[in-house]
Amino acid sequence: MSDSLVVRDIARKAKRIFPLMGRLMESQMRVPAIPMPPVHFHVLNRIDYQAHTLTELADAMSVSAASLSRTITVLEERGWVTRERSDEDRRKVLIHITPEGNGVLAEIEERTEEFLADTLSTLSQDDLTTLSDGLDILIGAFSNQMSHVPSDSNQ
Amino acid sequence: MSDSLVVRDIARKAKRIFPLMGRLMESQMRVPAIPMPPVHFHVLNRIDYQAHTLTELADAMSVSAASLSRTITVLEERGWVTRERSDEDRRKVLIHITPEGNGVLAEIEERTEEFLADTLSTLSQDDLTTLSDGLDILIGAFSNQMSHVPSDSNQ
DNA sequence: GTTATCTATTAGGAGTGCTAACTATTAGCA
DNA sequence: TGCTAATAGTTAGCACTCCTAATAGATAAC
Repeated sequence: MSDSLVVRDIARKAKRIFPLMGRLMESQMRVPAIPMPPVHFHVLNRIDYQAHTLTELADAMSVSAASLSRTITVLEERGWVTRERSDEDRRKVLIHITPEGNGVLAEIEERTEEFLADTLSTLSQDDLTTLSDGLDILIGAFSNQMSHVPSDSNQ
Repeated sequence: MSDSLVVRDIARKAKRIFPLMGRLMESQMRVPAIPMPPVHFHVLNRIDYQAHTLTELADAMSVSAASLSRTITVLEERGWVTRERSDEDRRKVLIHITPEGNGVLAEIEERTEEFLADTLSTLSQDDLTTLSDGLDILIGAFSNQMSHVPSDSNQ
């Protein structure tokens, strides 16, 4: 455990910064035009490229299936997702995104990206490179926990 | 704007990863023993070293003062924070952390740190260094938006 | 001194988080 | 085959956050 101290230091650093970054991102989702609870965004983001069952989504959100079921109902009422009973296993329900859901997702992503770009634009080229490398490592390390996260080509 | 494309790429990457990391962190706070809504943690974290006014906290959480006032009431009932009318400006209310609040905060931080360390321990020493550097740059870049975040010496 | 501004609180409505209880469907096994 | 689990999803009730609008008190500005 000679290097475990270093891991611990970085974990401490990450523990401080991530919740704040997450909160900062969420504040971008809660703007006047489309005031969206974080979980709505995460669900849309998750099903953007592929339908998921309710349980899969609940697991991914670290939330009970009961909670998510109601959330999906609200999302359905907004016209952003649809439910479809699976033919292979009729117990399962697949959640699909609609074109409208895709639209609001894209808007939020654009706004969030702009906010981040604004702040990042003050960094030097060297710092940007380091940050980019760091983010890649982060994505690699936590890709198990978050399964989706399209590995590169986004929209 | 020759390098603005690079900034945009990194912003896109960050936009994908941060909400997920935030969500992952939050799931660490919602474990059986002390099931704590994210905002409770963020408030305690914020006032850990210094009392803040309600408005300051609300701004930091990107939440209305009205919402936070009620949240503080709950936190007060739990015995984790106290309210104190400011003597300099009697409109203001200072929110202090209590030893009990400090205790639950420490527990959550420890648990979160362990979770992160677990995942990070699979990384190579080189990757850890790069990640560490990236996190430093991140903290530097966003330190304005999040004001607190003790620059180094944590507990 | 009046008026405007700032700080915090309360109240009502929407929505999420939980657990517990319930309905379907599928799987396992005598 | 037929009974018994196990799995997937829903509903209901409670706690709590989020919002906006309305209110009270304290300070600032004139």
